[in-house]
Amino acid sequence: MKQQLELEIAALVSRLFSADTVVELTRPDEKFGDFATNVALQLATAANMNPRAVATQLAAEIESHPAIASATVAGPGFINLTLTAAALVSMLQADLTAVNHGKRVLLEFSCPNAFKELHTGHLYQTIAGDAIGRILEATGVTVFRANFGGDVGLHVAKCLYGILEEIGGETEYTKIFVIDQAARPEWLSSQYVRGAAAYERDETIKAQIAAINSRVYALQAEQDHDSDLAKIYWECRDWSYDYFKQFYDDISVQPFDKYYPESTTTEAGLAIVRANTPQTFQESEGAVVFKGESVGLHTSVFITSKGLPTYQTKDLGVIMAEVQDFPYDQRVIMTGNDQTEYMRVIFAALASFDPELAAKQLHHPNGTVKFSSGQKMSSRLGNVTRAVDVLCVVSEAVAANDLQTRNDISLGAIKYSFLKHRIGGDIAFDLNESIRLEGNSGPYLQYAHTRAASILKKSNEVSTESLDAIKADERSLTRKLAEYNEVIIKAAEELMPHLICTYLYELAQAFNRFYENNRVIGDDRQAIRLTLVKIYADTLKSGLVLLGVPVPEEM
RNA sequence: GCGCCCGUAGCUCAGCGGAUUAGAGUACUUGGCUUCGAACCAAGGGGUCGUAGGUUCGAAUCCUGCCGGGCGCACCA
Repeated sequence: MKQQLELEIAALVSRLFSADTVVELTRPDEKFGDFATNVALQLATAANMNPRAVATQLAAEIESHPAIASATVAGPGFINLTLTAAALVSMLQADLTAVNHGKRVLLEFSCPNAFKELHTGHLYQTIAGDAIGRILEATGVTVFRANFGGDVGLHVAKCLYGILEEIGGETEYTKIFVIDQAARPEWLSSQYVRGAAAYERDETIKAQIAAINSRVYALQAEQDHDSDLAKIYWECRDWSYDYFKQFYDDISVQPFDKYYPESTTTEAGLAIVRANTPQTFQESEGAVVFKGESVGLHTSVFITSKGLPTYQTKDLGVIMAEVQDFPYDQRVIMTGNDQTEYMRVIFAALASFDPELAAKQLHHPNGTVKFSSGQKMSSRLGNVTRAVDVLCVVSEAVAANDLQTRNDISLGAIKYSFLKHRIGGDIAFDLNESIRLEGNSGPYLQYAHTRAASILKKSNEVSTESLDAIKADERSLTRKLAEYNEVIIKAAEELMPHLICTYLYELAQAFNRFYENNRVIGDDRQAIRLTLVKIYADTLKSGLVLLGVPVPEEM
């Protein structure tokens, strides 16, 4: 409806003023109407005419449109449009899967490193990525969820060093098998912290850890599962992946289609770097680097002087692996915004030998999760707020009779509190205060849904009669409901779940206001109102589902 | 030093391909449950949109300088 009107008004402008313009309808304050446009102002400026006169002439023509109840001129020359009830109601039903039908998007996010614990940053990005995936799917996109994480590299060597120190050497490897399953993630994390601290403290240890790093690459290359170090490595690696999968299940995100451990991407990465040396990459001080200065970036090491691939090379490797597994139209890679320039380097390098593939890459950076004090969390210093801690604290704060509801509410609170912020900026997070159950929160929306569901439970008498007879408060609610499709499409285009949060909150407020002043059951207009309540409950529910927020029937 | 991002109400944030009177939540003050679920609703105070200029009929939104904060810049991921 919106798009159709925009085109028709553009055609009208073309006919009346022989000018080509792109007409954009905005959603003005309700008292002005359902849509507004400032074409008259643009037009008048360009043609040096009186804007109000242009607007008046246009409005008169627009008013004869069958979907338009009134078109009025306001202020300097805005045209405010009010739709007929029938037109408004016609916007309520639509299948959005045609919007991006056939489009294939690879979405890479979450990406935790093996041998380390999940922290709040992972929790945030996983929730955001999950929501984006669901939103894209709602508009017809085929989404492939990829999880790329480090199972080789210096962080692994640091952790292994910590383990060896803890158990007393490689020969003592059997000691790790007695560690209780539930304690494994935390145990690994503490060994990492120990190793990382030792690395910073002592040059000798630094060299030892570097040696372990090389050995891990070697045992990967040789598929060594028998040496003592290999036994420790593979066992702990499995612990990590089990832990990740369990965690994703616990927070109810869609499962990943494929995990790409870094070890499986190094070969392809090295091959592609070598194949494009010296055209794209050059040798420098024993290392293989990409000189980004020519495109305004910095030089970046892809293969170290010791012959080991850096994250850059592994990243090229994963790009190659992914596009082979899932030929895509676009790859969306989510990372922290501190990697923005780094991703530019990767894309610039890729563009120099595969511009077509490079053009399909889209970096979607997110901000850092910070405490209210503004202090950044660093897993390197062991000063983590672990993801599980967040879940626990919120769950404890939720008073609910049964466990399932309590879980739904705390997950809803956490997810919504993250998602309502625009992706890109930092997220302020306070375990005690940031997650609220009132106001603009997940539980508010869940509660709003249960109220509507409760009405519907009392009467199934949903009318099939036309909604065209809506009036006053009913129209207000309908108007808000009619915005849903536009919001989902925009959120999918921009990869911005917060647009849906804002909308759903406004929708719930609109309903709560309606509900406060308008009797549904027992009223003369029961049939028509029940129909609205049904549409409202369905709309709210589908929106929450897109965010990954649970929708309990009762709470 | 170079580059990128960010400064909107006490706090946390929307709005930022210009446009009708800058919005929410929270906190504070007040009113509303014998009536479909009060985790709700209504009302009030609170902002020279960091700052100084520029473009424009019109700027929180676009451009420039400055101030303040964050991040990145060769063998880490």
